[in-house]
Amino acid sequence: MAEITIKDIAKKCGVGISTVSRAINNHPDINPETRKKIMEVIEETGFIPNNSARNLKRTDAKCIAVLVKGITNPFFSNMIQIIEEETQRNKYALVLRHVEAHEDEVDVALELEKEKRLRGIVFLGGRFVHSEEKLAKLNVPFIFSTIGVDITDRIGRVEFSNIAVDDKLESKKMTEYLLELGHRNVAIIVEKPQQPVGRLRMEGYEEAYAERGLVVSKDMICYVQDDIDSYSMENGYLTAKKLMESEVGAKVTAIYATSDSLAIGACRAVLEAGKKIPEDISVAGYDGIELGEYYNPKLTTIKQPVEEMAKKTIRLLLDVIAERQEHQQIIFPAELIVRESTGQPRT
Amino acid sequence: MAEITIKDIAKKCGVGISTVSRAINNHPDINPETRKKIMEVIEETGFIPNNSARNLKRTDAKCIAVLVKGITNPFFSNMIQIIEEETQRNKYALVLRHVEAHEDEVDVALELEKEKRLRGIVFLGGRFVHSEEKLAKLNVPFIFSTIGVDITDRIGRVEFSNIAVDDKLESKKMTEYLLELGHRNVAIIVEKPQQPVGRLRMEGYEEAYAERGLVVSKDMICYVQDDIDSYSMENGYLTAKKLMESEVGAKVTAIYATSDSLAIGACRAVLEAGKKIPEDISVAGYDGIELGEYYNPKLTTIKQPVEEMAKKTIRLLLDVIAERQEHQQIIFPAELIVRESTGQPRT
DNA sequence: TTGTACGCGTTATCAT
DNA sequence: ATGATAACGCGTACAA
Repeated sequence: MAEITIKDIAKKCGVGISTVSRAINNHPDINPETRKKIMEVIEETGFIPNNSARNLKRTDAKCIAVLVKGITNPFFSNMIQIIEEETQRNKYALVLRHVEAHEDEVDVALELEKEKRLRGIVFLGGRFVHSEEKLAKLNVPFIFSTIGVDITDRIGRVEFSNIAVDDKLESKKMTEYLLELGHRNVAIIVEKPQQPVGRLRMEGYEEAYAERGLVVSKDMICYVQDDIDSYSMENGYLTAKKLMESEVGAKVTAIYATSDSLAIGACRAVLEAGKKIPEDISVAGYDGIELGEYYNPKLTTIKQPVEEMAKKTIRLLLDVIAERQEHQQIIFPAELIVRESTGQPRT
Repeated sequence: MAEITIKDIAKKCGVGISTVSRAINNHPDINPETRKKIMEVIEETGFIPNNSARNLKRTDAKCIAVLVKGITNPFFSNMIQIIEEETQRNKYALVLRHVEAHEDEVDVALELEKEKRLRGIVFLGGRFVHSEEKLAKLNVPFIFSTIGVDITDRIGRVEFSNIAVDDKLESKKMTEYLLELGHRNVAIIVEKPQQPVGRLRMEGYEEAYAERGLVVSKDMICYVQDDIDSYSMENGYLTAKKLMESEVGAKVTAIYATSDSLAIGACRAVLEAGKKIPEDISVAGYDGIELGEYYNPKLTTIKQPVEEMAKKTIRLLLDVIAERQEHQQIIFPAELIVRESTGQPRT
């Protein structure tokens, strides 16, 4: 199976190799006629340049990579779409890679950086638990985007950028809303505190209680299973089901699930227990995914401004690449969206 | 910004280049001590082999590609996961690529085949409207998986494999179920008939009507908008909303949406119109995504056996690559799952 | 067991 | 404007 190469094209056209290369890459100094003829031959031959060889030689490829951890998270679909548009508008090529749960995203980035001659990297999702040492090995600018991050930890850092919402603050906002509706037993469905995102959202919840002089009952803290996807509907269902079946289940008047997917799973468990939403139990989520608008009842949630965040991510990255800007830590405000799934507790 | 290469490692270790190469690739004939020492240096140096250079040379890379069209389709998340596991179990490397809506998946495949020295390709999603001519350019085995395909067209073909459910048959099954419940005005939400998948599901619907001597009213056929994602919740919502607001809206007692996402969007429109599901209007979907189990009400649907299909896809592909089997056209049976969103019409 | 030298397909440099 | 040729980083005969 003889691969057809640029040489074959050159021979067929009776020109030199470099002329063919020029034709392919839209180089300026080439006779339009020669170019046209070469392109015709390429067309009919079905020749396709080998990208590996190109990457090996190329120095100026305007290319950035987006590494996504958690393909199942619908939250990212939207962001990726916008990132693609924005990248294209800026005439950059984009390579999109999904990172498996067991893979280390920085390792993948390191590999990709060499393979594709990247100019910049965006990390979407992931856990943000990388050593400075390892991150230092990346020698192109990179940005962590939409990852829960304790901002106070990172102030003043300039090695990379960070775009996120203040998980703790927003989580507190949601809890305050529920408390002000009159709920006192708000169960929270959350990741184990080892995970930064889960921990931050939990802290916001606790702070809201504390500031009102209320105390969080240990019973109200429901950790998701860590043997399956932490933010899946299934996990929300299983966790809420356990809660509903427990003794404290009867006391609960509201459930705050720390992601919309979890919330939807939780709703199923609540309904199965014969309770109404929000009359018997209020359910709130976090993220603001599209599904929340369509679910029945419509989900009360914290909506992250994904469009703006995605746009800002790319713009900032390209600016840093072009040395038009320094790295930054940017916090976007999220919005509490009250819909149908929450209400006052029964009196 | 000097890239560190295999040469540097060789120099640092005082050995030849090929020795380093042998160490990296776990070659048998190399002194374990030399190997160990080299690996240590690699470790501390942070050297990472350049994949482009490797791909250029390698001939035996056991690697297959999966091209996915329609990243937003949650239907694929599940399949991809299983494909990853199954591929890994067989010691193959996997490259996963998302194909943009405007890209031609076969073109992408052609490019990737050269770049990565692929041994086989899986197409997930996409529209199956490729010329034989173009497909012939691919010179490794490939499989179209879970794409609506008119099987009668393809019997006897041996150039590639095909794994799918019989869209027409399954769609007919769903329609029959609704008709037998007593519904006579079943609205269908479907893609324009130019799209194979939409056309087939539509044909099944029509056939079910015809076989019972019933006639499909033109009013009952609701085409989705083609300026936004055909299978999105939003499109289901907008299309159903138009239906509910039209004159015929009052006659409809059931809506059959040709995907679960569309169905969920449709539910929202029905609820907004002040109707109950399924008491006033039944709503059915197609695909069997996880969300359907969690939605409220739980969605009646046609469930495709994604796990089995994904497994079979990889096994067949690897068998064909190893010349253990010929290409095949395999049709999997889907299952009608009756849940809460459908019931008898009001009398 | 180890090292040398060549080639993979392309682009960049330098002549012409 | 065009062509020859040297890289790019790695794998692998082949020789040692």
